[in-house]
Amino acid sequence: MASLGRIPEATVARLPLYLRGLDAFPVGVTATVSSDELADLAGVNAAKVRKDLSHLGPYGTRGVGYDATFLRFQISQALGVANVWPVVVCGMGNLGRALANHTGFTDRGFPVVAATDSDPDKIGTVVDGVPVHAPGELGDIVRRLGVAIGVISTPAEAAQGTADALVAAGVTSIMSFAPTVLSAPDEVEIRSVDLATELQILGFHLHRDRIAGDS
Amino acid sequence: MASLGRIPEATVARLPLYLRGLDAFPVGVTATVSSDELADLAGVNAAKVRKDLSHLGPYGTRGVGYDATFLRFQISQALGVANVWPVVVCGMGNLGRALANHTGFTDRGFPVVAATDSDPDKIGTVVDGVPVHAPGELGDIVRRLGVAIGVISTPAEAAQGTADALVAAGVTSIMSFAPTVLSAPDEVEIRSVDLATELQILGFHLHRDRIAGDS
DNA sequence: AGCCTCTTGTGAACTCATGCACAAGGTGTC
DNA sequence: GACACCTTGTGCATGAGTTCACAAGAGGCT
Repeated sequence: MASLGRIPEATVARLPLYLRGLDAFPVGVTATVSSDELADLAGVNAAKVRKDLSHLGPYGTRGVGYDATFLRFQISQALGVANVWPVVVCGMGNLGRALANHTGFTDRGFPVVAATDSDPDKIGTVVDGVPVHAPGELGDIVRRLGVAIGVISTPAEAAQGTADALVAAGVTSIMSFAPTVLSAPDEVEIRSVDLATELQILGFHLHRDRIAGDS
Repeated sequence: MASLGRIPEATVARLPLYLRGLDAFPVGVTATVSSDELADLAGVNAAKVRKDLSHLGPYGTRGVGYDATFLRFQISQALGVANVWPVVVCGMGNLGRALANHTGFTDRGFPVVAATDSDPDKIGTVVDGVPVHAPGELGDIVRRLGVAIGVISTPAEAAQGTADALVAAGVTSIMSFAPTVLSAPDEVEIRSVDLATELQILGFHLHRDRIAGDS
């Protein structure tokens, strides 16, 4: 049951939410949390919580619940939160700068150790403690700083080239904000966050509701 | 088949990708696109494209493909892209500023018409053409400017209060970047984008691969 | 000890989504 | 007009994910 490879993808996507929910319980204090409470904290339902956690192991106590501290440890273990994965931000426009400065990254084990940008005025500067390099140095940066994750916040046109450079440097995890499809070898994991797409989905529902409201 | 309420959620989430893929075809020029080509452009497989598009109607021609212009029109129609949905950005930190300045929003029918922030130094200023107001004015802003979508880019602590204010003002669509669970009435659609969570999912796979690599 | 109460862990039904495979139905050529 | 060639639209099988419902077990009370 505790085999990492066997955890369903949908469950993996929720584990961080549970971990965040457990922040409501102070460390060092013994406390139990029921699937019902955790469901509220994570914004899902209790059945899902129990099934998800059962994939990690039988860590609950029937009639009581889960030990908050122990559960936090087990989820952290499964997610590999103890590891620190250095991040490089490619493209220091408005969004890139916001990401580089985002404290939520470093706090959770994803320090932004470097950035790249094609603007000569930015290259060589240090923005919020993050040194900005030329795109051509990407391979060198990755190797030297042990970068594990690449964030693409370039314009759409430059995104594929940046992805290729990251892959060539050995990066196998990419988070992209560019509104375009990226191609990469199968072993490279790409998570694409397209803000305009998200808004269009919201727009669809607004549109549908407006139609339904007419008659 | 063309009933909007009957389009599966998974399909709705892909329609914006198809629309984006169709940008590869210039307007005014008659061109046909096959499900295979569109699949490449959108980063999915051809079977999915055909099934998705079949939910809109039989707009393709067997043996030929889809007329690019007509298809773009039909998808736009289904998504309600012709509508303009004004957006208010709540929280003008690094991320909020980046979002307010994001051209991809206005270009696609989501103009950022106003922002709010609790910092007195920011209230009353205009950032990138977007006027910044006090959070208390949110209700007034929504009514006066016809805001349809609220973007929450406040710190986690302020997120629920902001969501409540948006809902009270009649906003039924929210995109949140705050790392917390938001509660709202069922009729309010909330899309939550948690960047740290996304990174943790990437981290899980890195972690798993590292373990698998050992022995 | 026996009983009652509580909550987990899980089998099973169900819904939703994906992918295959091919008939249906167009176009173009000879 | 007949035939060969394409590509759509879809029935069906498979798989993933969700939800229900309840037995199994743990703790506490009398």
